[in-house]
Amino acid sequence: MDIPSQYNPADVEAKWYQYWLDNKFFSSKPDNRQPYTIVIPPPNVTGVLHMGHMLNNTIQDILVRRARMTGKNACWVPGTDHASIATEAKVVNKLAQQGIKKRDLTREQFLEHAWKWTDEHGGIILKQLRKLGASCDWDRTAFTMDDLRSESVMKVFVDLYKKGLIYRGLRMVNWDPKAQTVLSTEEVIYRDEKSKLYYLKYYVADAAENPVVPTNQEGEILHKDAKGYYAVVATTRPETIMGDTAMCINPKDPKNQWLRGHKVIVPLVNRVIPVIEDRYVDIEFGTGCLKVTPAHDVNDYNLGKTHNLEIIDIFNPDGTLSEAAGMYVGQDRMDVRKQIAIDLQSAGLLEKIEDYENKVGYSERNQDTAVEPRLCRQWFLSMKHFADIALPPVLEGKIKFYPTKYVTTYRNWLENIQDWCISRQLWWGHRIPAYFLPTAEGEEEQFVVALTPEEALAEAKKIKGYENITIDQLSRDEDALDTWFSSWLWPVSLFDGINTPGNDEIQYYYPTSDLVTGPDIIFFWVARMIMAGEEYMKDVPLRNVYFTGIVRDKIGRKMSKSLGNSPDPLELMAKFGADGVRMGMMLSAPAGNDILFDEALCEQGRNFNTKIWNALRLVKGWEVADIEQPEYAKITIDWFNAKLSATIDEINDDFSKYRLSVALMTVYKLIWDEFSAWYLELVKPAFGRPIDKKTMEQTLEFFEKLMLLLHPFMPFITEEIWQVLKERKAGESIMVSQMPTAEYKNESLIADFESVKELVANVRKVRLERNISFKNPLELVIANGLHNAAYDSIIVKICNFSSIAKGEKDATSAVFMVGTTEYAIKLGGMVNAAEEIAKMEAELQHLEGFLKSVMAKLGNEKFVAHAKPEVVENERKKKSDAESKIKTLQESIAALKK
RNA sequence: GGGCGCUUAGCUCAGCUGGUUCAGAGCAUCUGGUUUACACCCAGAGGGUCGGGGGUUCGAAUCCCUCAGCGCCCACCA
Repeated sequence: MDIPSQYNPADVEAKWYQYWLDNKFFSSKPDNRQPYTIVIPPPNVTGVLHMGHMLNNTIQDILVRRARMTGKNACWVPGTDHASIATEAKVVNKLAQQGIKKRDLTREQFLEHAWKWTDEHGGIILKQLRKLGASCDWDRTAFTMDDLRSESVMKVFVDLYKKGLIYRGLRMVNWDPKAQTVLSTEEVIYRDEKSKLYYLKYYVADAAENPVVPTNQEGEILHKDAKGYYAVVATTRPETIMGDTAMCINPKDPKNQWLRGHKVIVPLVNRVIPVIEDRYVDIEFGTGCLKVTPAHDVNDYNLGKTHNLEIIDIFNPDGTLSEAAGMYVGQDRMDVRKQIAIDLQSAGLLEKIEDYENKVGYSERNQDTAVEPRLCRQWFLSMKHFADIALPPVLEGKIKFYPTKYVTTYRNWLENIQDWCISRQLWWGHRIPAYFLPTAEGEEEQFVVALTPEEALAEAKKIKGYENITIDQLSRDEDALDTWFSSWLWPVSLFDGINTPGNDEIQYYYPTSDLVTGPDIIFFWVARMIMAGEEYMKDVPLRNVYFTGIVRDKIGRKMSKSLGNSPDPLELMAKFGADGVRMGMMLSAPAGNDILFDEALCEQGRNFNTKIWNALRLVKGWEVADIEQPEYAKITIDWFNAKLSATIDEINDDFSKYRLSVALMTVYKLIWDEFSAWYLELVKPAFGRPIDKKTMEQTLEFFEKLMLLLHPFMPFITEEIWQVLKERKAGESIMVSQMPTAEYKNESLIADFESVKELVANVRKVRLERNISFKNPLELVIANGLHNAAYDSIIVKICNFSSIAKGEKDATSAVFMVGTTEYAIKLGGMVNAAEEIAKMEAELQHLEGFLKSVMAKLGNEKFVAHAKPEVVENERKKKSDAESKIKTLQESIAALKK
């Protein structure tokens, strides 16, 4: 068989992926096997593959492939998320480029554009995942807005409404002026920002009636100028003064007592507002005077409620000033902030401006527009009930988090949970199934919630006064639901567990096994899936959550388009092969830690491919003959068998703890060091000579097992090699083969072999130091101590010894010790006695120091009394070994000095 | 302000419930090597007072306290 000298990933990877698809190896149907299920964290439907996806999906594929090879019915369900805000924003942008404004379109027209966009760009990311080797069951590909998922969402909304868990309420919510929709508290991210603190003068309106004059300790009158008495308010948002309806002081604040019961004048606006008192105000902050703008700040809103203040909403939905502001109408709030500072200054109403650092909220999806608190009527999901059902499974370990530290994060969130604002003023998404009834101006709104207009009508007729309502009098809510209100059902809805509860698929595949995702969506998604799972399946949606880190560049910066430090995954795969990139991702990806991605790691992955490929070329190049199996081969095979089993145990252990990068490193070392550097070198026939049949067969078997172990990490090259190692039938594949198990335990053999390796390394060192070519045979002398002759055949082969025999070392020998055995290699005139003595004396000195510390330990009565017996015993052995080594060394030194 | 986590070789990280011959790996580095699978390679070597200080213990990288630095999450101080 002809094997190309160069491994070409591009051809091989495309070929085998198609083969797997053709043979439907990714497909899963319920059967008698144990199920293993992963649902993909659905990427944005119009998204493009980035390094985060590469990491996340590589891990999922490793887990799925391994499950498949350990006898489980593995099912990895792919799909995409409609990502309402993100996708709608993309469509709006695209339309804007064509000169079309969203507001000029009807809902239907807009949705037509959105679907067109989705059809054009949708699913690209799933295609890209195939390049990576992802073994998803593509026939199951779902979309959060496809028919089954949409129906599930509607049913859940109606159900939760009926259960009284969804309600409509007027609340202070987070408003994104750019997307012009509300956001949930989780969607707002706060950033430290360098801003200004403006100190504004609020003149007292009724100073004449004021008997209390503000003075300092020296009796000087304060807060007074030509225009009268004034209070100073520190604010970061001077543009909101048009919405001020009170000034607030702390009743216990001595320095502001003089303001009690007075009225002050809002600067520029000239509206008179009362001074109210509330302990909420921090006496230490600023001047202790707070301007209260109930429409535009959560705290102010609460103050407003307590003190019955008027609410003046001065902003339009797009963040410009509204008519209600009375000034700066139509200008953007950020421009107004700059302008009003100038205007206040020139009116003498600005005392000073200080630099200040505060937190400003931004939309998670749109990080250049600050979120505005806004009072609106929205739909909410009340969360207390869900927190109650979602907390126990995680605390009790029914669901395990890797790493475990996220359990605390999860708990803290659930214990302080707020109601979830689920409505969005968007069109791209699941339209809320609520229908408003006609009401007179000023009357409280009336609505019904139902799956269909007909059902809604039936419901509406039950309401007093609406007995004769007709269907066209009902107007459906224009709002859509938060994207996460569909993704939280994902593990259930993918198997249609909402629409057809108890169906075969949901019974078989639910709960899913592992979830692989980033910690950034623990609240958005993970927690809420647990809630929905418990609510609708009365069981957890998943057993294990593997939190990946963030992929950063090699100097630790987040990857971003603007930094240009994010490599294109497709280019990487073209350069290093998908297997190489997968390995590159995994080499530095312990769970939960951020990974510092470096192309050099992909290079290492590619090099590993080449290494394996060359091993294949070597083995397949051997000519097999009917000759006797050499002794060295028998021993080597026995050893590798033991080593292989021991390593399989290690790998299994690593997987059970989700230490995937450690497992990969273990396989890597097994293949590169143990198999290539030791096993193959040892069984390799002399140049031009054939190999015996038994050894060849055994070698191919080992090779195959190694490929099986590696397959989850590097699916393509392992398939290619697996197919070449032996004759395979059509339709056979490594990916549906069984993982090898640990069958042969022999720890002493492995330990013996380590001593052999040590001996060999010593010999190689002797050759290197003296510049003696491997071709020159050497004599090995056992000068002192025990030598296990069982391994002589392999030692002779790999060291090129002409003899191994007990004997005396002399002044012409290079001497070294392995354990307590002393070996010598006769070198004739090649030895510098002085150097040898110096080396041995250094060793001797070190040993004596070591012995001293052991003796001190053993001489300590408390140690002997308290330490475990085996520990003490061990120290005694250390002592005797050291003593014996010292004796040997001393003799050697004496002999050399003669 | 509260909580969590991290700090071990040049880099990235292992090191489980404290105890095998002076703390390990991969990469990088250095030395030597190429007719005989592989320079995307082989052989060998060097490199750490386990962030600082204190304590518990016969014994601590490992447990406790404290300080410093870094990171993340949460929180309505304008």
